[in-house]
Amino acid sequence: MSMPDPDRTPPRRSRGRPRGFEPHEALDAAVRVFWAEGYEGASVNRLSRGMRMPKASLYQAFGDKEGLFLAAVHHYGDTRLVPVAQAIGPNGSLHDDLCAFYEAAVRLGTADPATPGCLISCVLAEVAGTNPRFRAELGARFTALETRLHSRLLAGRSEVIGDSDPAVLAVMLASVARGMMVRARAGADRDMLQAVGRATVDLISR
Amino acid sequence: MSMPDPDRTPPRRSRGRPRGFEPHEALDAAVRVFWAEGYEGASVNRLSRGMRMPKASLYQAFGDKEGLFLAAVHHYGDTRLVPVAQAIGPNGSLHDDLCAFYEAAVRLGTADPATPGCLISCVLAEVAGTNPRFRAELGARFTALETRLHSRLLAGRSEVIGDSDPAVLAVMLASVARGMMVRARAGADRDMLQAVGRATVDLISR
DNA sequence: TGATTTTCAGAACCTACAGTCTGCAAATGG
DNA sequence: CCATTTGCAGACTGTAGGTTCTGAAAATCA
Repeated sequence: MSMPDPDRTPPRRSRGRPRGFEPHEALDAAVRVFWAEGYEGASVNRLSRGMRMPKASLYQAFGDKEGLFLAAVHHYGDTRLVPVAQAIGPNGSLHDDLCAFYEAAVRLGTADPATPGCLISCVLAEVAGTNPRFRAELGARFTALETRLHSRLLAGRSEVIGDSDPAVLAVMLASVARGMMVRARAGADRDMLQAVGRATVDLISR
Repeated sequence: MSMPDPDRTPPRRSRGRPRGFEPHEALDAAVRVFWAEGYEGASVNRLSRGMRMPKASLYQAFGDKEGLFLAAVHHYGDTRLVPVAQAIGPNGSLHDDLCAFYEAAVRLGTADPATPGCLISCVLAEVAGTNPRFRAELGARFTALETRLHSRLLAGRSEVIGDSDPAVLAVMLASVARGMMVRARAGADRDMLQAVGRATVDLISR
């Protein structure tokens, strides 16, 4: 919980023995381990090793495994998802922005064969089945993307083909993205997924 | 592995003590437990209790937990997915068939709050991250749905709006379905998801 | 230097897990 | 009625899980 902000280095070294791990890289490693192996599949020992962070420090920083996972999800959002969401814009035309969005999403889901798909749609979604905290987190993240897409559609409503409800269209566009992420988990051809993204955009704009 | 066929009752009771569980219901219970709690989240003791099947019989029938999970996935496919796939038809117009497909999918993913989403897209997808057997199973199931949708699009190609590649369109339609299932895992409004299905169909046909 | 603070390494703890074994129960066949 | 077959309940096993603890290590401060 009290993981020091990796961006703001303290002006003067604090007292006590200095830590031997990099907070930012540690969280990033946790993201990769959870992403590849799932929540239950990733043991704390495995995480501790991957993060190069002693178990004692890990528990002091995050409380428990659940806290670590939630922190990893946030880090994943900040480092992986924010760029994808930013592609939505508005940056250029609606068509171009949505293409950029899908392109970024597909790249994310197929970048590393060790971490296929999306941490949110594939891993968080599974454990959301019974854990209410995880389910709330999942719902919030899903709603946030849909809201963002909805705003973008409203901003470019003149470029939308047809007369579908923009709110429904937003959920549909988000569903395509998530479906592609899940598809990538089984090892899908990246070019095929990119084509799916373009085809989707072509259906609703231009 | 040697689970007796629940459909073909043996003509004469075999020797030995008769089993005290219903094979069909046992597998169905396993489906629900895995569906709700995930693969790692469902312990064998929990499964044994839910299935009303002694652990010894369970191991004799399925070998190990992995075998039980795969059997549950197959049972889920036979009992839950086959009807959804059959809705694709061809039964009526392309538009109506696809609407029926999404309607059945959404009903499946939102029928029971204890088992939100889809066993394949939410649970099998997670464990497919590291387990090659599970990943192969996931890939096969995904490809099967896409192939079926592709065939349906080819059969009704005159009803398709636009000039998208039917193969790409098929993957896109499947992605929407999977994305909606994952969305349902966070507890989505059923009517909203139904609207998403209709909107998707309206984009490509009519 | 010594007191203090923080981190670290790894042992220790208890629980829960997947999987096995043993002995009894309940049926059939002769 | 006894042998045989099959299934069952639950104890058992060994391992791995998450979490805590202890004492040493490494830094600062006075």
